[in-house]
Amino acid sequence: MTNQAFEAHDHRSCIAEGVASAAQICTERNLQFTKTRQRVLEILLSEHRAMGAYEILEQLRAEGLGSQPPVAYRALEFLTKNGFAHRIERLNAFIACSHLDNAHAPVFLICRSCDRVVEAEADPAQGEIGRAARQAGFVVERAVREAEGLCPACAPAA
Amino acid sequence: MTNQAFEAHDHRSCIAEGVASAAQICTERNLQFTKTRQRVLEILLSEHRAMGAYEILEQLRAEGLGSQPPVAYRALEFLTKNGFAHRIERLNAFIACSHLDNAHAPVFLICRSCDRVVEAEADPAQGEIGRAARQAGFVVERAVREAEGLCPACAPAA
DNA sequence: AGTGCGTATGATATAACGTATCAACCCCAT
DNA sequence: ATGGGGTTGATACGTTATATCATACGCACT
Ligand SMILES: [Zn+2]
Ligand SMILES: [Zn+2]
Ligand SMILES: [Zn+2]
Ligand SMILES: [Zn+2]
Repeated sequence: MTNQAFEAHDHRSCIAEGVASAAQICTERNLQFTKTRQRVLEILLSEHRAMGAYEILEQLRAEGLGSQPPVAYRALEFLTKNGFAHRIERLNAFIACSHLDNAHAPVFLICRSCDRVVEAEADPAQGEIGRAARQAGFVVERAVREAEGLCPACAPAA
Repeated sequence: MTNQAFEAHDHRSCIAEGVASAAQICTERNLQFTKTRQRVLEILLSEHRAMGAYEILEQLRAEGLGSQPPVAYRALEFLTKNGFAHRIERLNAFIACSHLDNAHAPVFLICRSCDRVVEAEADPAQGEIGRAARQAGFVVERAVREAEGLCPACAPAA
């Protein structure tokens, strides 16, 4: 999957499946999948890239779903807290989760040329952060792992 | 070193040595270690924690070294570009490098309780990001690796 | 029905972070 | 000396994020 992730793909199913999964999970966990929250997830899924909060807010505003920053930030907080979306620290932006099914610790690959972002998974206990934390006696609660560079499509051009 | 990094330590030498190393490196590389740049590095070294650009700017302003955001951002850009300081994406903040001697790919451990930040080192080719990138055919130019959690001093209290 | 509680929204303002731009200045090398 | 590169000063602006207070709604308990 990861090695296909930068490739084009049929995208309608992304949105439909993503929203359906999220809705089901919300039901299971007694979370309120409100209109705004769902719409923000749909926007993230349909753009299929990292989006800034104000970019999302613009769409919401155009649809009459809210016009003030907290509207977007509240929805995004809900989505990220519950694993439906992730925050990309490097970009101050948000992206829909592409592994909604399972609990996971994402790694992001960010192409600086085409701006596409791919989400991979990796055990945080393994790898550099886990090792450094164990050495320091540090308890990791959240790991940010983001690589910036060139995707397979953009690397040859450079 | 890493396992001592959260511990108290004599701190005057941190500042003196850090500035001296940076000055020497600048000489070697024909970089201009101007007053503002040096002072910002000193501030970062003396606070020994991640600081926001505006927090640094406040100090500069108090000392008559500049009062507008670009002053701080320029100095920080110089320091980060040349490896004397690092940007912590998770905090939108900056910290003096604690491994000035060698080229390195830092990993940061950020305590959410006491706000201390420790810099460890690790080969980026190893570990999760490198693996994910190779699988995806992605060329990594910069890797952000930041763990948020509790340091050894704060973990027991929690 | 009435009360209290928790969650979600609405709305305004402000904080925090970061950049664009342009003119002035300084150093120093051709 | 002069011209170009890097540095600085200064103003303005753009972007991202949060604080705060008020309101609405569903739900449980009495
Ligand atoms: Zn898709
Ligand atoms: Zn690309
Ligand atoms: Zn120190
Ligand atoms: Zn701590």
